[in-house]
Amino acid sequence: MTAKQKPRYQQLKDHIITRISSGELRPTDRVPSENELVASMSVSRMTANRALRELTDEGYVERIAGRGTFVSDFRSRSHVLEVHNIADEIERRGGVHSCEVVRNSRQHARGEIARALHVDQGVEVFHLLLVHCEDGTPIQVEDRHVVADFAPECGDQDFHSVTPSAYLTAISPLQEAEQVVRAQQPNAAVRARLQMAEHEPCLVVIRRTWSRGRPVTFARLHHPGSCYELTGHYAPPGTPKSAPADVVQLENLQR
Amino acid sequence: MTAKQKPRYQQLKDHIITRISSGELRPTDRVPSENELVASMSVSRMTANRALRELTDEGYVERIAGRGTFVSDFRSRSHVLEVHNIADEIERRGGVHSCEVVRNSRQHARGEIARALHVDQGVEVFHLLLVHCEDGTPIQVEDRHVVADFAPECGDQDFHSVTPSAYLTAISPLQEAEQVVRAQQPNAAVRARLQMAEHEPCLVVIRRTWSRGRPVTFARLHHPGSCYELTGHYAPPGTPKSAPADVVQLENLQR
DNA sequence: TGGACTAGCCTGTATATACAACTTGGCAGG
DNA sequence: CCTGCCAAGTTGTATATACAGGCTAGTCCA
Repeated sequence: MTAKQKPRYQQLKDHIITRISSGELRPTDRVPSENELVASMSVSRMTANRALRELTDEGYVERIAGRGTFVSDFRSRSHVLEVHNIADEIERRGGVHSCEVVRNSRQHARGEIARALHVDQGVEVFHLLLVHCEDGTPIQVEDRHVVADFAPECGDQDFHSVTPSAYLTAISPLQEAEQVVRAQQPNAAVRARLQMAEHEPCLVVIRRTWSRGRPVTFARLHHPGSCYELTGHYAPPGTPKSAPADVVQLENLQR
Repeated sequence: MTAKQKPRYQQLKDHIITRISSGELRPTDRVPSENELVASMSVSRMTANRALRELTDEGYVERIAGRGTFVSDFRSRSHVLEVHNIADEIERRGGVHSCEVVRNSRQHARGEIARALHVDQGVEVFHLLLVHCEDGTPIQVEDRHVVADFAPECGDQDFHSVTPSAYLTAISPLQEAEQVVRAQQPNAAVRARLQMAEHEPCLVVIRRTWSRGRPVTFARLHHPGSCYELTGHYAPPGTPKSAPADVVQLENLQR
């Protein structure tokens, strides 16, 4: 059965997405203008306009009247993906971020790590272990594995100034993320690093992200339950926010 | 300063959204066709098409070639909003959902509840307290307040078969949601209801939802950390999922 | 030298028109 | 009465055209 021909605006979108995903077009690069697409792809300007407009809505590109169309800096999409950078988060709250690098080593993926990253046993990965602090108080233990192929310079990075999350989104477009959130008792090592009281629970975020169709990194983030929470605000696009940043603060109830 | 005239497709969208939000157009109702909008609103068909197409992308309406355009059943949007119904969730896993209704009473909003729901002290609300079970094991304590105005029949509902979440999305379009996730030690009452071991943490979800621009309900959901987790998969629209439902299962590491 | 202006490109919007594909209901013929 | 077909209405797509408004670079003039 011959697949029905896709509409032309969709072909155009696919074509541009491919060029972005392959790395041929990188963030801030200029995308062909509507008129250039009219000439090179033999479509009408309205069709080119629709393709570029939808790519804008989907976050792939940004358009500036009078200047042109440019590949999005994927870092700015992190909000949509609800994937936050701990350093930005702290800064937004007005705190000071600091960070201790406990480990930054190259090793061979085994077991769970290999499965999570969809690589064979023994493939090289970087293993990072960082403790992030807000105003000197430890707030996150970041235990992260990165496929070495994707970030060969990882071992030379100074993660005190640029977090691994920021580094990774800078060198490769973040396309997909998967996240699991749990409440868990920390083990002794994590509890010590976070200076947590006995029996205080951890909020654990386990996150994998993909770039160019392959898993790039697998991170486990432990936070002290007493001073960290995840927030989210969901609204259909185009809706003016009813209550921006109006997060509920609560007493203990249900006694 | 006179606000710049909005583009006509946006005026059209606003007009239709208003009719939906006000309740004049209800889910499954037919929205005027493109040609009807051409006649009644004095726009070209392409402009009407753009307005309806964008409303489709934003989830307000659904379109069927040959039949027409219809107001979305907002229940189908709950996935996008990442707001899950515990009963559906359990059923999807193949489990059996049951539920004990501990309380369903009408009372006056005070303090935290009044603030969260943006109503004055003393305004009437329903207070629900339910324990949800999967295969007989308690998995969620739902402590929910609902503005009585919005759901006057709330007191008569039998929440054994239809969860409050399902009931509320059925009677009013869910437009906006805010969510906070925490890891917390449960108090004695919650721990008893969830049959949790001592020192086992809770995954707590605090959620407010809006309908027609006003807060409708405020819920605190406690789950045993040992048997409940939140998952999410984020991808830009139009991306084929690299690894659908490929959630990482993990051993304990970091010893 | 420096400032104002303009030509040329870009996006954003709006319209008129056209054809394809789908759905429904009614009608004609068996 | 039933079946098959067609007409009308609907969405989906594509094109050509037009004008408004933003941005930039280069030119011209004082």
